[in-house]
Amino acid sequence: MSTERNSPAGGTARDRTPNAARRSEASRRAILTAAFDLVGEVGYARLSIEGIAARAGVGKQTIYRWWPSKGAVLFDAVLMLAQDPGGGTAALPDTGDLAADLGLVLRATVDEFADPRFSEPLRALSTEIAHDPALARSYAERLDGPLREAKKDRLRSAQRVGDLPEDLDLDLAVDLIWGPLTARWLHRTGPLTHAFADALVAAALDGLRGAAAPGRDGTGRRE
Amino acid sequence: MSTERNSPAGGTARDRTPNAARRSEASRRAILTAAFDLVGEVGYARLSIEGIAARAGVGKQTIYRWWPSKGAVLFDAVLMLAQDPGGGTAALPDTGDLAADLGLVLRATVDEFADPRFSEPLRALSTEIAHDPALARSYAERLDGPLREAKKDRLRSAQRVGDLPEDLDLDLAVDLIWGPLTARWLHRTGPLTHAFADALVAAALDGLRGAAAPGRDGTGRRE
Amino acid sequence: MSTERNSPAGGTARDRTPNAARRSEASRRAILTAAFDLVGEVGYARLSIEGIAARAGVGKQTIYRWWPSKGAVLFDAVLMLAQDPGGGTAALPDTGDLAADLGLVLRATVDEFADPRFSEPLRALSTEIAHDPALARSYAERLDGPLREAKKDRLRSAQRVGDLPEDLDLDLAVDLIWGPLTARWLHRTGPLTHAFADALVAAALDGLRGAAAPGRDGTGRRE
Amino acid sequence: MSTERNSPAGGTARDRTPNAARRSEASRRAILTAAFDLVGEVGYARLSIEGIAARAGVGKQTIYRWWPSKGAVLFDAVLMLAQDPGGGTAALPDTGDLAADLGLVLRATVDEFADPRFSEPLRALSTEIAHDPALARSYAERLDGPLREAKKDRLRSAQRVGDLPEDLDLDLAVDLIWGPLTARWLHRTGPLTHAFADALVAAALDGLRGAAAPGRDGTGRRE
DNA sequence: GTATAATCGAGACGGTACGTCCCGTCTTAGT
DNA sequence: ACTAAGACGGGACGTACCGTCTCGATTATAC
Repeated sequence: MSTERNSPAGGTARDRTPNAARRSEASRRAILTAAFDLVGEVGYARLSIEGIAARAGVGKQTIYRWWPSKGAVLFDAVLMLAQDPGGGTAALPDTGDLAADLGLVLRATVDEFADPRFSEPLRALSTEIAHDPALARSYAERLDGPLREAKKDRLRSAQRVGDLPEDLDLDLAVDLIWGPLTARWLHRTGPLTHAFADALVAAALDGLRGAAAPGRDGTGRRE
Repeated sequence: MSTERNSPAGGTARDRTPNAARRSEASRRAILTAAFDLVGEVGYARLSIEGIAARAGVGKQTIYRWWPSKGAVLFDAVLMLAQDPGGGTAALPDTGDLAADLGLVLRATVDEFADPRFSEPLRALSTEIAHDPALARSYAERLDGPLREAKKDRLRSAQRVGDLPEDLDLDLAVDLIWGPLTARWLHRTGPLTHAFADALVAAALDGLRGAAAPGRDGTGRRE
Repeated sequence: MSTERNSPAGGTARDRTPNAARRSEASRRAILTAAFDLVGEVGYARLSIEGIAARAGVGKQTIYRWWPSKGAVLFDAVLMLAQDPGGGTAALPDTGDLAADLGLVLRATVDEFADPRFSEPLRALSTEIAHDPALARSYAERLDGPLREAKKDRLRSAQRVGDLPEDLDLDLAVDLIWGPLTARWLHRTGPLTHAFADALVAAALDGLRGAAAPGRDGTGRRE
Repeated sequence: MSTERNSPAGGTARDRTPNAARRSEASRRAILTAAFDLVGEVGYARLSIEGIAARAGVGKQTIYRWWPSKGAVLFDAVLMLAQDPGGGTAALPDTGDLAADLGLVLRATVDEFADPRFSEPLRALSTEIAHDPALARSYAERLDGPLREAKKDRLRSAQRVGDLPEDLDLDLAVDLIWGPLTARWLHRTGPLTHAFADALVAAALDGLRGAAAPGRDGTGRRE
């Protein structure tokens, strides 16, 4: 876990860094589960270290020993839940139809955002990142990073088949496609629907000058 | 102020609403100024009602009487500062060159985000909105609403001169242009530069399929 | 009312003393009644000027204008209730049998102390007097004073018929008879019963060396 | 300390009682000392938990954890100071001359009441007891109880040598001797002097019918 | 009969203290 | 050694009242 202060294989004698080898895995899981559950029940504002410790049946010090902040605990909690099934991050679908694949992914994201069980912790994590640069770094490395790479992979694949220009700035592209979604989610400036996801993909791919007009086909492709 | 609980001149029978007519304007301004200054100095996490009251030379109850939460105070503080000069929201520049005008505006926004004096309170407000639906409504009505309308006005003007399709979904358009900026600002997923602002405008107008290709000029115009 | 800051007939021009002539009698009675009722309902500790004002349907300033303290209000409230029936203080019974008369009075006092409706306000007033010398003076002049005089009158009558020595210190005598009762009431150091009242009268009159022995008659007289 | 909520070594299942074994003795003493000092400096009315905590260099919760009320703190403070020298309560002097011994004790009490350093806290405690039955119970068990027993011991000694009747109600006797003193102290209904102490002893022992007569000696003994 | 001036109800204000929650540190036992 | 437990000094919460200070709106003399 990147937010944890591990000693890199044991730690030397006069080391204030805790010895990760002796760490209780049961407590770790109990803490993360408790944190994830609690943030869904009472919200991030009312989430407290004491509450997590009590729910997890754990001493407060056990939390303070391994995590630097409430946000870091939540981060690992989200990370645990996100990676529970497989080991690595799944790749985006690649059927050859870029717009369709992106639409599929964005519609799935819209669904996730609609489920409070996932939305609440994620929202909390998102806003915590905005205030905590250290957490933002962890986020960039361990959560957003791999996901963004997967997104870029799909775009590279599109470049290979000529669906996207070769000199496209992929980071800009990812932001153009997913940025509006995140912004609308966090600020609630509009409805988060499948229709929005589809229109967003079309507009991002074809631009405002030529996209999203009714009468044009759903793939957003200009003929 | 939309976050304040005004009684509409008299108040109905069983009304716990304070009498807005007797409200002290001096205290109101002192509180908002103190809140704005403090959030810049100590950050939102360490911003406290007690701190605001002490700085403003005001009793805590005077804050609790007129605002429901710390976020609401900050909201009004930002609103006051935002509207201090003129009365209404300024319109976007309209030189006839849509891409240039948008670039100008986004570059200015990038500059604002780079100034901690404005960035810190705005960031705090942004994340508070994510958790507080009541605040989000105020935001939609009094801060984002007018600004979004100004943005749409500029886009409508572009529609009138044929720069944008007549059937364009303007809310989608606004999100496509400004969403990536906000997302990158909040999540720090990439550098916030003038170059990014320009590339974003180009990509949004022309789409990923047709943007940022060599040989095309920086305005993002297709020939 | 001795605790009120009257201007002695009108008050001169630049006088901050309120003009008692213009005083609202209705408000005064409402305040005293509210104070008396409230102290019985919530106890003296939770009795507040705001509470009295609200219950009496009166502005807070009206209380602060006429009384210097919470205790002073309560004092007048008790005084009002105590003097409601007649105008002056009633004399003690005088049948010629001192012990019997005193026993009657003390038994009545015991009954009063047992009734929370009178006991609570009185207890509050009693303890307030212990801390507030100004209130103690009012108490001495207007409540305890007349009562003590009545008690001394009865003792003087006994002196006249030879039941008590002519050179008896009457203040000491009053304290010896009523002091133990008050002390036991305030400190709850023992049961407050009619039996105690009788035994107290006997012991006070005849002394510990010769009093309160079973087999002697209830009047406490030695044969 | 009787006002503290001890868990008897371990505590039973559903126990919200703090673990007395881990209690900080230093904090306890600092709190009691601060309370005692403050009540002498500012009076009981202005004595606050916050003030005690600040003076003692202690968190407020540490006070709320171990004492249920401001009065309970003061009670323990008085108790600590009262018992500081020896372990148990000192016995009353017993020279064989009851009146002389009682006079000595009462004169000493009069002196204590005259010293604000002791009088103020005691007065506060006394009035607090009048309102708080729980505190009254503690008082009866730990402060008044042992003292009253010592008083009764002296009276029993007098009974043994024939100075007092064998069937005397000792509780009544104690109240008759000390009650007038306490009453006059709390209500300030008369001067608290050595002369009063002596006259009180004489009157209590010999009764109003036979006391304070000229020709009788100051010891209050009847010939 | 009107001025005119004080009191009245109401309640906002700058404050103090309340009793609670939680912070992050530290200590003690137990495994 | 790490753990569960939780006491500790501290900071802030949101509430209740304090006593002071305006506000109109009644009154009740004094012109």
